[in-house]
Amino acid sequence: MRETTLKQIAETLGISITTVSKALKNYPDVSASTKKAVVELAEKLNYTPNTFAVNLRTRESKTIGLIIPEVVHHFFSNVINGIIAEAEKNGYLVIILQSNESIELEKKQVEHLLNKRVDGIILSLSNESNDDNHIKEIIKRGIPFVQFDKIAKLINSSKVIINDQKAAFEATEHLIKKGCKKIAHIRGPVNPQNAIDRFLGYKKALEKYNIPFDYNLVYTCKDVVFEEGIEFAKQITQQHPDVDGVFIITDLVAVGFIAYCNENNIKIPEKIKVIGFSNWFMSKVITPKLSTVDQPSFEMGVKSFDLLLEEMNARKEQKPFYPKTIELGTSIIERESSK
Amino acid sequence: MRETTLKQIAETLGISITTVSKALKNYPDVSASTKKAVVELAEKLNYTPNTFAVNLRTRESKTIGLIIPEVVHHFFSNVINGIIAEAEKNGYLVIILQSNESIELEKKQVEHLLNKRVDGIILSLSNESNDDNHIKEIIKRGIPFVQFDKIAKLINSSKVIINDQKAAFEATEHLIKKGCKKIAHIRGPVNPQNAIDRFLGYKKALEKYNIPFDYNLVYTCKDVVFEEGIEFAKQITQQHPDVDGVFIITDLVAVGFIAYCNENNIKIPEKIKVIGFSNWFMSKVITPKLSTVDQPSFEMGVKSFDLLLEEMNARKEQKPFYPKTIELGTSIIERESSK
DNA sequence: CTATTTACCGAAAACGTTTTCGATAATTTC
DNA sequence: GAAATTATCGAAAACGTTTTCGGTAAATAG
Repeated sequence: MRETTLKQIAETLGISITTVSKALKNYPDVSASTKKAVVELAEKLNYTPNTFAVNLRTRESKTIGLIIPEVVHHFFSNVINGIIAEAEKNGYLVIILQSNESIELEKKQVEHLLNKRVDGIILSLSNESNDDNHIKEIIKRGIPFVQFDKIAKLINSSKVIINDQKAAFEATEHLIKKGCKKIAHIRGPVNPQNAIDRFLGYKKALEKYNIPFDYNLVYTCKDVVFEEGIEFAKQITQQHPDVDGVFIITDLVAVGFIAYCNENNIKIPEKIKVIGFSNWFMSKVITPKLSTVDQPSFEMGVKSFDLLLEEMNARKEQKPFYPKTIELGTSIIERESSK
Repeated sequence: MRETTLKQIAETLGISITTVSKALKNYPDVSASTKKAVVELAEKLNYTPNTFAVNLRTRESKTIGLIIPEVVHHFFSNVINGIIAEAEKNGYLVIILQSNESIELEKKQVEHLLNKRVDGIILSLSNESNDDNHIKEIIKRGIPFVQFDKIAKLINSSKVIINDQKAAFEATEHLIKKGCKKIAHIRGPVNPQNAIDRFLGYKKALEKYNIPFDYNLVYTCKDVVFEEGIEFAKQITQQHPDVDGVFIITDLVAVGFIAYCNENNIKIPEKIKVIGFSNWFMSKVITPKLSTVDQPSFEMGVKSFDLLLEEMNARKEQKPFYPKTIELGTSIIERESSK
């Protein structure tokens, strides 16, 4: 028992496949009576067009690909949410792939999606990524493409980002205004643009307020995980007992930092003030509640899809498309850890 | 500039499309020399088969659909992770859709996937689901189908679950063994099977240890969110100040419960012991650390896909397939909140 | 040297849809 | 009543692949 096809409907009605197809798509050159007959029979037989055939014929699948470093990540799952919601609203489905923060896997996933012939690709770079060739391949093949969050700056594609440098500046400034005199920074890995930018923002804030910058106060994460927060908290408090403020690349690590301090009776915010980044859900449930930088993750997903859609539509209509960059706003959320 | 096709290769090589296709698929009836020529040219022209055409011809897309209530959920994102990983290992891609805990949307998403003609569907029911018709439709159409976590018990499909009743029994027993005499339960919504089972496990544990069951000590979540934890903590501590233990449907709500107690100076575990469910990441970063029931979420994803794959393969080979149910083990994780 | 096997190749159908371009019949216009 | 217009339909090509089934030429067997 196969699925119903146009042919079956045509044969039982004694008309041509062409007419059936046209009737269902409401072409003007089909009489009202046959239209009615076709639609009714289609309804009765539960006809739905064979997507595979439609894809082949129309050269599009109404499916896009999304590559992110990790699904299990509060920020990314929020972005996914935004992308899926917006995609669905516009009749698109989303295939999700992970790079697991590995450049090799990321390349493989891009290859996957190109072979699959998705209508467009949205991507956030892995921390390892320091090579552009797979990205260039997407552009070369003319596949609509949007980057978000962790981007390759030099690639000429649409982008949805926040101003990491500005946000980091404000976070650091926040600590300074709360009275911190010696501020450490736990930064992200060396490659990702946003880790670099946040570091620069931190540095600029120190400069503005005439606080000497000291490289020994900068600690670099490798995997950006909870455990690194614990480890660096230990190092910082032992090596620099006079540090009174820390700006940390992301909340997950900041939560590790706080966990260590809690266990070792180092008072936050009295002894050290802490501010994280990204406003993870857990930030408001730990003790003390973590101050952080709010990043509009859901909206980032929505905007990313919107830009992709614009490009896909332009492509279909053979119109030129000029990549756009959307910069979303951030805001400091003050909680107990920096009071 | 179109993508390379078999036809192009055939024409430049002066051979037939058939031979090119066979050469690339390593058929035995193609000479080594032409095989070599074809493969080399294909390589040079960056040939990849047109998925749309392959799908149409082979009647499969190597794509499966996944419907879950929420992506932004530690448990589900872990399951997604498992499914995507296992799917990819076996050459399948995954389209993800959310039901947002709405039965209407869930039905729509099922419809979506059926129209899209995915090779199989994996689903976890929304909390609202109390109607089977869309599920039955999947079965009726003969699409390979697996349910996990929140399942429709009566549907004859493969399932991957935990023994919620047993796990809840053990969680409650854990509290009893820690000395609790009056134990409240914050349960999930009325429909989902796992909320029912966990409630039954709680009740059974009380019975076994001769603790009278009191309906007034059972509180029912509607949305299963953080805020409900806060609200019920307030109600429980005010209405029943002698309650000394609480078993809570899931960690997210338990964290809310703890947050309220922390703010109102109600000591955990001294005054009230708390145990949650699912071992969310945040459970080990809050203060006090939350005892919980560990649920193998990643593995749940892997097993779900494995069962789906079995069914998809059986279907392709026209062999009969008998749905299986896999029950995964859980374990009590004792942390500070129940010490 | 004929008969049979083996090696290699290709024509053609099929998957199900969309769309172009004629064709016919019915209707209107003058 | 002939000419032009309109309404309605369908043949056929195309999208790119896979696979069946024959066919020819070369190699082997007797």
